[in-house]
Amino acid sequence: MASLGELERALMERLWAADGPVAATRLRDELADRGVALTTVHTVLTRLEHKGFVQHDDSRPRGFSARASRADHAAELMHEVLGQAADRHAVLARFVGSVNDEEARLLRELLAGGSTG
Amino acid sequence: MASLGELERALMERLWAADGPVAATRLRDELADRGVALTTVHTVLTRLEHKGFVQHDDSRPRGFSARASRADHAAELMHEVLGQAADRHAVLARFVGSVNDEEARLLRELLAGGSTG
DNA sequence: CGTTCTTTCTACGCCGCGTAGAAGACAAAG
DNA sequence: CTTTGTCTTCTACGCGGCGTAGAAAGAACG
Repeated sequence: MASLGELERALMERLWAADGPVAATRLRDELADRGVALTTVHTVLTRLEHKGFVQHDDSRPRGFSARASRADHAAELMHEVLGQAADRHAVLARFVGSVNDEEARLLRELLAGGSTG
Repeated sequence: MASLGELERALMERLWAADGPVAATRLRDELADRGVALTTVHTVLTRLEHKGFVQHDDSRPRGFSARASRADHAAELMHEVLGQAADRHAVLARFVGSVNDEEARLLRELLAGGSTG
């Protein structure tokens, strides 16, 4: 699993939060607290593209967007972790054993609803 | 989350698979295909201790062991990923939506059994 | 006490990531 | 069409993590 650095993650958060494609300049502005240069944003964006997390359209101020939603990404990560372990059942058991009540309830609902397919 | 390197992971796998504490020499022997030196094993083991994944007893050939089981570790990672996302419900929904039938069945059982406490 | 095994100290190179300047490509304005 | 300002790409550097291990220090055993 390709894990993300600080700035990479910050950019992904912005892209995930955004409605559609976002220009690099806007990302730089949104990360103004970090004081990063526009070229830095571009570099990191390019790296994220190489990693498959980001794509851009060919409009002139390039529109950058996340390939997967934040939820999809997190769910994928969870699957990677799960698949990486030899004993998936044991992992799931531990996982379920440590979710809080609300999450357990939600999981039950989700599992009840989606089981027929 | 402190992610593991190749050798770090290989060592953790051995420690997880082992029944009790393991000596560094044995770990080196088990990783003979890699041809790593004993000192390399020690260095990495020390780093893993600093990260909190490994501990050792004070017997003379030091006995190294994993602090958490493989399953616990994986479950912890899954929780970290889940907690890291703002919208946990969405993540769980995606996650549940993509588990295979067998895993779904297992999850249902686990949730049914452990919900009362 | 000396030999041998174990443990720790110190170090090096590579690569990923944050960082950005310089140069090239392109669009808007005149 | 040229100028000018912006956007994009190319190239590069430093730091820290990780794989790698030699050298030195410490402990056991004869």
